[in-house]
Amino acid sequence: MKIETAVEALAALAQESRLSIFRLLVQAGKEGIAAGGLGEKLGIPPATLSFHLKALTHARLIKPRTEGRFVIYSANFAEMDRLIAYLTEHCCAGDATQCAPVGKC
Amino acid sequence: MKIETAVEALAALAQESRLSIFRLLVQAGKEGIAAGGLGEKLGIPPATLSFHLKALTHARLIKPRTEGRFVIYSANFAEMDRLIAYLTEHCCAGDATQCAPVGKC
DNA sequence: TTAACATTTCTATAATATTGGAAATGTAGA
DNA sequence: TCTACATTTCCAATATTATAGAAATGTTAA
Repeated sequence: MKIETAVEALAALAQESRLSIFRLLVQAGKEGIAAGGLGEKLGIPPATLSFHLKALTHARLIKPRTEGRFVIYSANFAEMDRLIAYLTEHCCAGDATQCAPVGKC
Repeated sequence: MKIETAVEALAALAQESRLSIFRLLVQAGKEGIAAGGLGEKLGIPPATLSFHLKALTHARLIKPRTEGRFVIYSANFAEMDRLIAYLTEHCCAGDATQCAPVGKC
């Protein structure tokens, strides 16, 4: 993963509404949650929600699929894996033992 | 770790200069690097560097110590550990097997 | 004490992000 | 087709963040 990619993913998660969205989607698993469901759970108005979903989608941390007139979002676990791998590799290296979880996990 | 803390740490790392600073400090280990050394390596002017160091320090990801007229910064591995633990716990849960490194690592 | 140096604070400016109402777009069912 | 509904786009207002020169602060060594 390039540093630019890592920065974008970190920025996507570095906002409370978006981190909450992502956490809900992680809990929901691959079935995901429709945009409206997220908005209702979190009390975020449609336009604002759409703005945040766009940021997370652009960072590849979530992915949308269309089902009828619903847009259902789900977490992209693979990309989150890559981010965590980047952090453990580049931000715990040198004296890796100090920073767990670490290693080949 | 509270979500606010996680957001602050993520925000601190979600900027290329700051992520680069942090990576250098991780490489440097506990000896750390003086502010001036970081500025020189990264080509960041003093005032800008100080601004970023402040953000990282406030997020507890780095810590300064004074040595003569130098301020030497080093990575706070324990806090980075906590952040990674938060991410693996809250952002890989539910279907944990999809997101490695995961589990008790 | 004075000069040199490291770093931070002050300050202003520019750039980017966040918010949400209103309108537009697209889909489903009557 | 018409209406209802889900979501996104458009837009403007507001807030936050990033940048860096210049001045201030603090430290060392002569």
